[in-house]
Amino acid sequence: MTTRMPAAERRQQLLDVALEVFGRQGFHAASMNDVAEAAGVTKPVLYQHFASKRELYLELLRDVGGRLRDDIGKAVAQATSPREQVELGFSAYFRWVTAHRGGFQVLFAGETRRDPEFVREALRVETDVADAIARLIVVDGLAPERQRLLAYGIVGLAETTSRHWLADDLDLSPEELGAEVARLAWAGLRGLR
Amino acid sequence: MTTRMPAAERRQQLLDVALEVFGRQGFHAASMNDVAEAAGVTKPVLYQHFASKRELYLELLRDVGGRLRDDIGKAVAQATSPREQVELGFSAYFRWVTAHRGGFQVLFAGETRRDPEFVREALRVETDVADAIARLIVVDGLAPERQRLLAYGIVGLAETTSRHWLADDLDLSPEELGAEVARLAWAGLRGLR
DNA sequence: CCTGCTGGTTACCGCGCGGTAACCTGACCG
DNA sequence: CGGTCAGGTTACCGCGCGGTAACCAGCAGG
Repeated sequence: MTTRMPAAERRQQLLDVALEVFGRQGFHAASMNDVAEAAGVTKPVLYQHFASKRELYLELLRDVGGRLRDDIGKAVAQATSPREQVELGFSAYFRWVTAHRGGFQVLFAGETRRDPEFVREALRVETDVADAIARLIVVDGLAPERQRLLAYGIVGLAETTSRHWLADDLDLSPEELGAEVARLAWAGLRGLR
Repeated sequence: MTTRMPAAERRQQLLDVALEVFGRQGFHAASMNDVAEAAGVTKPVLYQHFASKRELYLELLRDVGGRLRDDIGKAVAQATSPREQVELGFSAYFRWVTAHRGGFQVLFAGETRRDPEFVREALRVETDVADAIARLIVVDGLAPERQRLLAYGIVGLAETTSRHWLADDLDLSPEELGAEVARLAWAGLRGLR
């Protein structure tokens, strides 16, 4: 028998559990039963809080995406120079990735990138960050679209780096990794002129 | 009624069609029926050539991965300097991506990254290229693992750049894009010392 | 002419999915 | 003490999936 819970608390627990399950198995491979079972309840409970599987997943994307943006935003706000913005931003990102592996998987890997509605939600983080970076690289003579393209490239740099960092679990701290990647990105951008 | 075909030819057609279908819908979302129908045949025909859905998909990954590696390999072989290797490699990659969108999706997006067996196959391209890049950046004082990590970052740079290049379909030629990204990567690496 | 092989079809199976209807239970409140 | 209602459960539905058994058409060679 399941321990009873107030609705709000249960809802949050379900979101947490769902993040972990979807992060590990992916949207299609994970069933609603899997999520419910992992939370120690039965399926209808899930449907009391979320209208459908898609709705649950979308909520997850919003939730987790918002949290990541907040983290990066706060970190970047403390910087006193553009160069420091880049470094602190990367560090915050890597720190978040280690702390919320499931969130990373859900946002940046897997089937999220197939469904147009999912992709809209997941891309908000990427777009925000890329815009911020684009604003930092006002190298003259560089067309705006190419600015943005390169900014996206920088974001992807962090994304892929973190993927391999996790996969081969190297013993680098988020800060070390952030510093390294920031150096690479910054040097690359300076060298563009 | 379906036009009859010799077995070998049919098999190749099925692979081509499957690439397009899986590339568009993803592994889980696309059914064997979808693939068969898109090829103008019925399901059992598919099973005459491939033992299972997984088997078909793995064959696809091998096929398409091999072709991409060949393309990049040939392009890089024509370079006369490391710098040129990077640029020609990137250009070849971007050219391939435009020419085989389905292949790009299958290799670098979606659920391929979830299944360990799939990921092994898909990663062979990435690993090969990253190793090649790692060999180019023998900056002294840089630990080998960090070399590789950065090399993977460069690969991801190209990956993500191409994703946004396709999504927002900018009017850049693969060569222009390759040149731009190569400049960014090269400058970044030089700046590491 | 018929026999056999190759490349196809139709029709089906069992399963697990997303989703739902109906019922149960115990804590709190008058 | 009794009723209400929030928070659960059991048991089910229909569908579409991956996969298969059985049958069929037409051309080749004796």
